[in-house]
Amino acid sequence: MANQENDFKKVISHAKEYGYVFQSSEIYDGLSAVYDYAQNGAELKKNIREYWWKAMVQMNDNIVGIDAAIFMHPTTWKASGHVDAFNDPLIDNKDSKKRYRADVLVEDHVAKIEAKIDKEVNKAAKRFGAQFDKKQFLATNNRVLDYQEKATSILKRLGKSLENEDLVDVKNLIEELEIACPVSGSRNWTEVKQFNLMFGTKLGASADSAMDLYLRPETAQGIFVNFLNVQKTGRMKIPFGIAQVGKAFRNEIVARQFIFRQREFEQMEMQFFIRPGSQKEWYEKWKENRMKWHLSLGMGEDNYRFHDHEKLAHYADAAADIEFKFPFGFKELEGIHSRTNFDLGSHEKHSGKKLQYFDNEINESYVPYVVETSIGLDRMFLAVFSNALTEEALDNGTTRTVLRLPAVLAPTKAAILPLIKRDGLPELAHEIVDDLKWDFNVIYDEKDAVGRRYRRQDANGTPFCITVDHQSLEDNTVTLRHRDSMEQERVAITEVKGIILAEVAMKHWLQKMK
RNA sequence: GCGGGAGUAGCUCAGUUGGUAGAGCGUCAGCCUUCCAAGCUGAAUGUCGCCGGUUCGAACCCGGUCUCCCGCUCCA
Repeated sequence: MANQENDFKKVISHAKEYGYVFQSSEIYDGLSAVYDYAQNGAELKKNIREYWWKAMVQMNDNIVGIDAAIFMHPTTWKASGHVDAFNDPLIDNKDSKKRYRADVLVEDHVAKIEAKIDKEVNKAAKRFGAQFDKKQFLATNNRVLDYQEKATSILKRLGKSLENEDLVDVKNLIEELEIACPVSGSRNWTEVKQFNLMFGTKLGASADSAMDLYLRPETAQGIFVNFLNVQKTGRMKIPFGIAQVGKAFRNEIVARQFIFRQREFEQMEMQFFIRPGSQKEWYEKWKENRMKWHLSLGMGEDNYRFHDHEKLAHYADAAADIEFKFPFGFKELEGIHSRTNFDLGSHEKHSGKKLQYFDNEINESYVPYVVETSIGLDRMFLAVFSNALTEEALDNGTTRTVLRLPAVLAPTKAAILPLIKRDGLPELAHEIVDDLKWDFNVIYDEKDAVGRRYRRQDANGTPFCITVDHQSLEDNTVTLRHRDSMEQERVAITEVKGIILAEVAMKHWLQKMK
């Protein structure tokens, strides 16, 4: 564990030192759980985004991409369930320092009462044997009726208090029921506090005419509300998908682990619309497809695993995560959810507009079912970056720090280095730079011994170094050095572009998905 | 939010009983002209996280605050 912690610290400081990730507003002591992508980080992130977009949109003729606004009509979040689900009343036990959802505490208490009813039923069933009529027993037994009334009245009161946001009454309820903390056993509670995971803001300049808005807590709803628009204007036929990359915002109580959980983050997701009943099949297909995408980057099969959800969110009938082995353990990187017709159905209800599709093949209109793939771009960034950072022991007893980024994602594809900075070598090197920069991000470096420059590029993840020496002036060849193997080859300057292209082209990497 | 640890140069970290800040690496300029870091010369860089208090004097003691890492909880 200590080792893991250490590795993670190295990842964070390397990310800063080499211009990948800075803390937001650092000169003002930073802002909690908000980060900026720096000159190299922005390139890496852009490349990941593009690699995803190509795989999902460009390569699938039945998937199109959109870019919906971050602001959405407030009713969207009622329909999506976020107004309810992202509103947690929390309470702390002062002795155990544990935090609970107040409503869950009460519900657990009710569950205990219900367990007592079951006990009575079992006892009676034993006593009466075959003649036992459960229905009648439940309806007539005084003790059972007592329990039942108690349970329903508690739940009723809880529901009412939550609806009215009467948190004082929720606290009172917990005290009246004498609910104790499962850990400390004490009833020493704090006040109930409301935590809203959605960021609120205002639309409209003057306070009295302003409208309460939320920054979207997920990007998916921008797709659902546009479902019909896209289907009609794009002449899409089911099954089809809508993809999107964009920012989402969550006011996490605890946001931590560097860029793993931020308050502002970027999602890459695709909603796939299908015929009801086919969700199992598509769910499995997308699980497999998304895993292939990850594996195509060659970051090690052992670093991925599926995690099937036991407890499902309010919108899903099946859900799995693709987990990645981060420096702090296996954690969720991507989610694949079978969202049923929950979202479209709910938007139908709240908007009063039909969100249906007429299926020619079966001559029927229906609200499509949805299978979603949703990956955190920042998490993918962290996965790629942390996995790439290695300290390599060399034969000569030294170590080198090398960022083994998949070449397709590397911010800089090649560094052009004159062996020495005179005799016309810099001039030729600049010529090569000027030629290659039409196709790739390349940089020029003439400072320090060439070996040191190689190491500098290794630490930055640059897959190729091109060295110009005196022989280059005579025969127009250069030394091409590979980052991972440190091997060198002598190639004609005219061949360089093709060699680099072969190793960094998205096409070649995406073809590994098959 | 609670508990634990931490914050000194770009990075990693020293800093004695309180006396006014250092190293290594990195960066920059120059020398050397070398195909795998650590050759030579020189230079820049710090409100010691921030605010307040104690003191003749605070990086160090006290209070507050911000931020980061770890655990509890949730998620992409």
